[in-house]
Amino acid sequence: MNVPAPRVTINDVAARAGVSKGAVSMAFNNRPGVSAATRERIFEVARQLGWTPHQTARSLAGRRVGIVGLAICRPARLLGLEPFYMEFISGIEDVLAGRSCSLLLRLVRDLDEEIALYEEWWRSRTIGGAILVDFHREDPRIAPLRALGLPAVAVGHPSLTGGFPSVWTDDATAASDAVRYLAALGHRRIARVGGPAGLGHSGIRAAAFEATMAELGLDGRRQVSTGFVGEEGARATRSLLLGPERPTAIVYDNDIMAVAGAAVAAEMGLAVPDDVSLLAWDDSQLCRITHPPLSAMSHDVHHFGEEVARALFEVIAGTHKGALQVPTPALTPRGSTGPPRRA
Amino acid sequence: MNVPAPRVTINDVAARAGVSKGAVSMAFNNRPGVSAATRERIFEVARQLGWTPHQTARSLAGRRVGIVGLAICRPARLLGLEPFYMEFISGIEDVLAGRSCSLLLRLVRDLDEEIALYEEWWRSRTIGGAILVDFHREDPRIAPLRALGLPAVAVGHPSLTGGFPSVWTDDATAASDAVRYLAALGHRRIARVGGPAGLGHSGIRAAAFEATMAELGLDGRRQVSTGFVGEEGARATRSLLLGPERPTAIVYDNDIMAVAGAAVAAEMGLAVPDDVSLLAWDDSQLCRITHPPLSAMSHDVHHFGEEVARALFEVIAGTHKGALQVPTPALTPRGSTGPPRRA
DNA sequence: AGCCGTACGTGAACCGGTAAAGTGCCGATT
DNA sequence: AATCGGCACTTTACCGGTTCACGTACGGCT
Repeated sequence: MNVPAPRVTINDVAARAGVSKGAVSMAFNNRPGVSAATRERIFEVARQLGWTPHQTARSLAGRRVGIVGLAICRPARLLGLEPFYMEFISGIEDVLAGRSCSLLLRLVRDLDEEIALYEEWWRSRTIGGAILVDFHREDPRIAPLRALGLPAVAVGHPSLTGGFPSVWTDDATAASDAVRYLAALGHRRIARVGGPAGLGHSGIRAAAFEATMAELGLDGRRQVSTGFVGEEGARATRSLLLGPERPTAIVYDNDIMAVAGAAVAAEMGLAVPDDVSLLAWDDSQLCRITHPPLSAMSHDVHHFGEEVARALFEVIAGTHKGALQVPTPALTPRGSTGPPRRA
Repeated sequence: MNVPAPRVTINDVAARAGVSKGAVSMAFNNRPGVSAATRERIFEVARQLGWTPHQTARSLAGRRVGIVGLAICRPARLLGLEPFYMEFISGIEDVLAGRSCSLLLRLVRDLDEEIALYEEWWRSRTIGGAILVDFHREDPRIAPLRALGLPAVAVGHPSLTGGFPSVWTDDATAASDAVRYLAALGHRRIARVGGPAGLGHSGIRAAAFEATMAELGLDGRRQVSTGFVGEEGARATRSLLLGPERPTAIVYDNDIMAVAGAAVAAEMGLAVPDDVSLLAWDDSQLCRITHPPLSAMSHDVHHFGEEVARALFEVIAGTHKGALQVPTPALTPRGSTGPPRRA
């Protein structure tokens, strides 16, 4: 990409302000070595000339990169992202913007591609750090990315993230809370529509679900794994509702599958929540636009993103403490959960 | 952000391959001046050393930037993006990745912030070009961004984009098609839930809607403007369905509002499509997971994104021809549209 | 007066590449 | 035999900042 315009550089500013470019640099990085008066004059000249430090040159000289990489792995080409990610990204952005950094986003098709991308980004010094999401059990990214020495923050339970500094939310407790809530309403046949079996947080929720069900003396085997896509949520719901001993409540692993589940219930002529209660995860606007609105295990995803970004800066600065927990998703009851019809 | 690892540079590769760094540079930019044998040796050494050209240095020296900026303007903090954008972005990414370029994404709160961001990005040479979306009538971004000289591609009808090279889809024809389709089914009271009044493509659709309705001898004044958010789509639908002379069909400006509209119909006990037909715009997985599934004016948003990215490269190369039209959204009938109950 | 410490700046050496001009060699042309 | 063009590199000058060793002037202390 060619740059057409005549550039104004630090030299122009320095010349016009009657100082050396070193002085301009110091002024713009607010560090000692220039008097307040000179500093002010430099700023004034820069403003007049419309000069902003050249990010690229700055990165090169300062060996720092103001760009953070985020690769999201989506299997299919046309898939689109869950609302979760958009809020998550907007949280990250908020923090990055405050430090004049930017987010480099890429959708990849599989983990190998993701690994290759991070290697490329890091080796070519395109990014200064990365945010790793969607950890799997025995995640194949861990070894190669650690070897790379890429500063990164992992989103996920420390048990999954293979030593990467992590930010996580207590999915086990939340899943348990969800089950207890439904049980307290009188439900005994509770099902769960989860994400892919290998995916870490889905696994954690699945285990917690089963454990809590057992603890309550209930059968915790009504669990289905899906690919997080709406259609699969619909299919899973359909098979659960058509199966023997129909569940009276279903917990979903995200909101889009819950919406799809609500549609399936409607299609089957089942009333929500009388015939079946539905509980979503990752509360987004989707949950509020269905009828009835979906109860959800909601957490502040925006804030989650902010914390992740902050953690990454700490990692880069070498001051991160290991793992950071953000608040556990809390139940937000809306119209889609209630006591079963004849409890 | 500090770089911890000891870096391997072009000099190391050059030394180890027994050539000058100029030769390495030529080899890696595949240009003439090095023999096939030497070239091969250089590649081999680079591979052994795990060297990739330093993007930052390359940008600085070559005065080219491999990063494309995209700012999306969302009013509220927690809003999240429509599915449209995610597909659009994935289309852009596909093309960028093929040229080792990346997308810099930022969510901004208003157009002034967007203008400031682009100025900052361009002046600091963070980006080599930009993609401009969501044009308004008399868009305030046009003048300042043109003055900047920032290479950019606008997404929107040429009448809106103020001379920026643009990629657009024929919303007027599509809106007209939608009306004709519903009218052919027997609908006479057709309403439309559009985006913000000032937004260019909403305006175009609104005008085409009204014109086509008039042409068919129908009343085209049942139009509501919203902010594209689900809740607002729900509110608009409610007011339409509760108003006098209830419409028998509603066209929405995106899919999330249509989903919300479907929920409102359910909430009011209206059957879809018997009591009211619903037609979405921007077909995403959301349209397939409701019950009944939503008919939509669908276009290949992924492909749209690809074309936009390609156009941007042409603009940067100085070879763009002005405006590029991508296929008109086509009606995809599903379960949410049908003849009115007693036509 | 002589010495020192400090605040303010300067100048040059990088950072890791690219690009354009320069060099040496070789076969072909005149 | 002298000239020339072209290839295959090498050399050198940047790109636009940051960093740091090194002046310089000034005030305070003895």
